[in-house]
Amino acid sequence: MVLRLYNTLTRAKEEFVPLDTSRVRMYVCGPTVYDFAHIGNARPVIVFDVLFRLLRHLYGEAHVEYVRNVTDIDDKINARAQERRGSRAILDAVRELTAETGRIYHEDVAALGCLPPTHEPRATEFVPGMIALIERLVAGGHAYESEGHVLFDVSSNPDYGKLAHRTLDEMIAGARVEIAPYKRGPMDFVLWKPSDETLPGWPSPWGRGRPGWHTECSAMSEALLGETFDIHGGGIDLVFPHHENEIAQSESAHAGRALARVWLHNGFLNAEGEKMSKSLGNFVTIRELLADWPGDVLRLNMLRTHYRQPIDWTVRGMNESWTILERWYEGAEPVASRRMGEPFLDALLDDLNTPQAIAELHRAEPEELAGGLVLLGFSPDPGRIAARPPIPVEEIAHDIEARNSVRKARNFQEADRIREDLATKGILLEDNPDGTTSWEVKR
RNA sequence: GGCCACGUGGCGGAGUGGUGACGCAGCGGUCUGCAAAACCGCGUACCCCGGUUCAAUUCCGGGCGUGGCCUCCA
Repeated sequence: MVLRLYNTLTRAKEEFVPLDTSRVRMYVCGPTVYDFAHIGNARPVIVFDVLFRLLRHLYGEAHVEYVRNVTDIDDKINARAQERRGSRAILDAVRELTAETGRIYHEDVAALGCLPPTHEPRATEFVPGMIALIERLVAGGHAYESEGHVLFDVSSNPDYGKLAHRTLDEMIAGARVEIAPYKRGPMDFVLWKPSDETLPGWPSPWGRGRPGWHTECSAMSEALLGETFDIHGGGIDLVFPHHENEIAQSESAHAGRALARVWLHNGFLNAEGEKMSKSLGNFVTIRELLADWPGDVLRLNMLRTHYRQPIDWTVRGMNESWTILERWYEGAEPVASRRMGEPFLDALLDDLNTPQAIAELHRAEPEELAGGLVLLGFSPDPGRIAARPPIPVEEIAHDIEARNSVRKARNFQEADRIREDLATKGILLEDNPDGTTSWEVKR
C-alpha cells in the first residue's frame, strides 16, 4: 500500500513518505473570511478532506495533523468592514464580520461532509509569531525596511521561483504591474505594512501595522507543525505568488530547510463552461447550492473529476450525481461496515484518483460500496438525500388511494388521469410488485 | 509578451504502445393493465499533420483550439 502524490515542486508523482509516521502533517490554505464561500472555494476543502481521511486510514486517526488556517487579517476584510461599520469602531466591525463569515463557512463545509481540521488557527492569534519571523528575516539580510513597510528581498533567495518553475528574469519580463516606489527589486513582496488609526494594527519594531498575506501562513505553519512538514496544499492559483513567497520567507528564516516536502494543488472550477466571476453573474455560493441540493450531491459532483483537472460545474452534472447517489444509498449496506475493495483503495492511493475509485464503487459489493463511501466522506443513508419536503404529502397519499381504488375497479382511464395530474406537479408514481404505490420527485 | 496545463463516444470522465474502464442519457428485452423502478443486453471514442515503431489514442515534433498563472483570487 503505497500512496503516490503529484508534487508541484518536482512536477512528478512521487511515493509519499512521511517524516514521522506517528505524526503526519498537512497544511492547507483556508478562507479569507469576508464573504460567503463560493463553490470554487469548496474544491480544495473537499479534495483535501478526502486526503485527510485517506491519511487517517493509512496512519491512524491519532497520527495525522491537519491545519487549515483562517485569514482574518486582510485588506478585503477591512474594506468590507468599513462599508458596514456604521458608527462602530472599525475593529468591532472587523471582528463581527470575520466571526460571522467564519461561522457560515463552518456550516457550509460541514454540510459538504468535511471533517474539522485538527487545528484552525486565525491570523489574529499569531501576530507575535509573524513579527518574530520578520525580525529573523531582517537580521538575516533577507528583508529590509522601507517607508514603514518591511519587504522580502527576493534576490537574497537563489531558489526563488522553484515552485512556480520560473526564473526571476522570466517573472520580471512578464510583470504587468507598476512597481511600488519603496521596493528595491520589482518582485520583492510585503511582509509588513503600516496601518493608520482607521485600520486594524499591531505594535511592531517598524511601527503600528499589519502583516502581509504570505506571512500569516509561514508563521502559523511553523507554530503548529514545525519548520518542515509533509504536505502543503491549496488551489493552483496559489502556486504563484502565495506559495512561492511562503517558501522563500520560511526557508530563508530556517537556513534553507524545506518548508513542505510535497506541494499539492487542485485545479480550477468553471460554471456552465464559463469562468466564475461576479461580472458574469455566475458566481454561485455554497450556501445557495445547499438550498437546492444535498451536500453529499455537491461532494460527489466534485469528486467525479480528478482533483488536478479543471471541472465544469453544471446543473446537468449535479443531477447525474444525485441519481448515482440515490442508487448507491439504496444499495449500500448499513454504515457499520468499514471494509473496502482493494481496487478502490488502489485508485485513491494513485494520486487521489477519485474518478477511478468511483468507477470501482460501481462494481463493488454492497458492503464494500458502503466502506468506500464512508472513506470518501459520504453517509450512505437514503434519508440524507431524500427529496426535500416541499411536497403536499397528504394530498399525494390521498390521490394515490383514489387511484388505487379505481385501478381495482379496472377504471384505468381515471387511474392514468390521476397519474398524469401528479406528473404535471412533478410527482412520479411507481407501482411496486407487492401492490403498493410509492412516489418520488421528478427532476 | 513570458511561463504552464489540457483537447477521449450524445454528455461526464479514467486509462493505456497491441482484446472499446466506469457512469449518465439512449435503444432492445424481462416484468407491468399502462408506466416507473429493478434486472439483463446493446456502443467499434481518443483535435489535425508529420515522425519513431511490427503496432500510437497512448512516445517525439509541428499546427490548431480551450483554459490557467504572471495582479487580490481555491
